[in-house]
Amino acid sequence: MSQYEVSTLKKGLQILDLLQTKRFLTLKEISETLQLNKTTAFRLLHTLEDMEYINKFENYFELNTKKFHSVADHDTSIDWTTLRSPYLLARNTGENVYIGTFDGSDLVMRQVIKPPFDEPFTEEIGDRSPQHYTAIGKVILAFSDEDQQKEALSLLSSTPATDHTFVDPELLLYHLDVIKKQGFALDDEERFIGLRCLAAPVFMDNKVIAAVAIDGPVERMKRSMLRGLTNKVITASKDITAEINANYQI
Amino acid sequence: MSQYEVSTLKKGLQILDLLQTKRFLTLKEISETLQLNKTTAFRLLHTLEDMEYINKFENYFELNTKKFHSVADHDTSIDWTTLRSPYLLARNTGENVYIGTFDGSDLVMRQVIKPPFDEPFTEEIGDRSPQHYTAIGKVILAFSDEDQQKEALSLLSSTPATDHTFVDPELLLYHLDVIKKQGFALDDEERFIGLRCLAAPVFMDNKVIAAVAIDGPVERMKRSMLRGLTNKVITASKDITAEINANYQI
DNA sequence: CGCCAAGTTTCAAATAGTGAAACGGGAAGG
DNA sequence: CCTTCCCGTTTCACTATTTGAAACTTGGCG
Repeated sequence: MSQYEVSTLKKGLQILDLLQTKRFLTLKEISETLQLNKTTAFRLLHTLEDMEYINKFENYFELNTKKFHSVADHDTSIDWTTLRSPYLLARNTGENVYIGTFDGSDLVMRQVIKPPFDEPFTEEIGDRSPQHYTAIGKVILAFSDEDQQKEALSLLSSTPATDHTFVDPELLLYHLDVIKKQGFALDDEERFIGLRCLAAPVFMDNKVIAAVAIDGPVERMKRSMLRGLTNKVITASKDITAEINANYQI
Repeated sequence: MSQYEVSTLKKGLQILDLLQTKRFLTLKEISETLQLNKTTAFRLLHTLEDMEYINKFENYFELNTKKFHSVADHDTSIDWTTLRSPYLLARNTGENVYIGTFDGSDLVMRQVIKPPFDEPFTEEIGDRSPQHYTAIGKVILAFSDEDQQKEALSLLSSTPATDHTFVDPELLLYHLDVIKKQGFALDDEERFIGLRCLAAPVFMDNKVIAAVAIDGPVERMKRSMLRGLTNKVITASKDITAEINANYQI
């Protein structure tokens, strides 16, 4: 401990440091991580909020990005790892969350969230797979324009067939039509036995640009739970769309 | 005063707030501005520095931009208003400081610093004038390649002559040659009667991209002081070049 | 409906923060 | 070159703030 150290200020700054690595945390999580009394943590958070260094929403605390980044720093390249809504989806469902976008003929993971759902799971961000391979890819295709769908079909014949993969273009188009009508895609053990995946589209300027998905083992994602989980994924896809359109206007 | 407020943390955050508007300040300036005891300010600054929210250099304190901006946030568009060296030049000389760059046929002010030399003087940033009109423009031209010099000369005949302005292309070229040899440009009451201006070039990748200048009334910038001031401007131009090349690598 | 956990409020005790005074160093002026 | 002044740093004693336990409130889950 330095001779001139002000330990109260140091504790406050330690909270700021922590929130620079975790997207948002509860009072309890912060007090436990930093080994602070919960009343102490409560007061420090209250002061950080008053001074606009952090925001409180629901019972979570997050950094105030306006304080930490210039207002003029508007960047149209979306930072998928800092969006709040996917982390909320992960905490609300207890399942892994993914966001993918197309890049050429590939589907690219832009965000992956796994327990404890407070920071990006960077090991899988950037991973690539064929577009039509997963629920994420299919939901983006379902909401894409016809040209993009045709292009995807033309790629189909050149991609090796694998287990549980659509290879019939007519069947794929039919499936995409169903996905578009119902507003989401469900992989019911199609990619991996024992694993379910639910995906919904994310829009910008009325164009689909990404999809958000959760996955989990069939033991947790029982058929009886699918309706509730589907609603949560669709709500999250709308929240993400709103968050992007609020923060990334051109 | 809020019921749960932690006043010690608040004071520390007020220092951070202040340093978000002033490029750097002394202990005395901070304690006076925030009406803190200098010993209190001393301890708070010490803790902010230990926690890497601020840096201390010479007897100044500045925000640690690494803490406040993502490391990945590398932007090749130079933010002239946040460079440290021009503010140091202003404080060391007590004179106004300017940085200008060319934009087409114009000279544009990218940074202007006036008393109390702690934040940009935004009223004049963005101002435009013909390239060859000032010491800044001339020093950039002097270090530019021949194509750019020829283009400037071709513009000369289309610009109305004004007081104290070179209009003879041969004379201008001769003058540019002198500037290049001595490494700086001096306006000795050429733009305005009673005002002197010293400018030196700023480089990136061995190309001149800007010039830094000071100006002041002849009462303060006496002939006998010009050598010392010239050295300070040249040193600053090198410091700015180094700062840019350190922070804005492509 | 009851229980549990997290967040919030209150109060008393303890500790850290505070500020004055003194010291040291550097710069400026005579 | 010496003296003075100012800013930053160090020290010490006092005070005000911080702290944490206990109690209360609220919401969610079984």
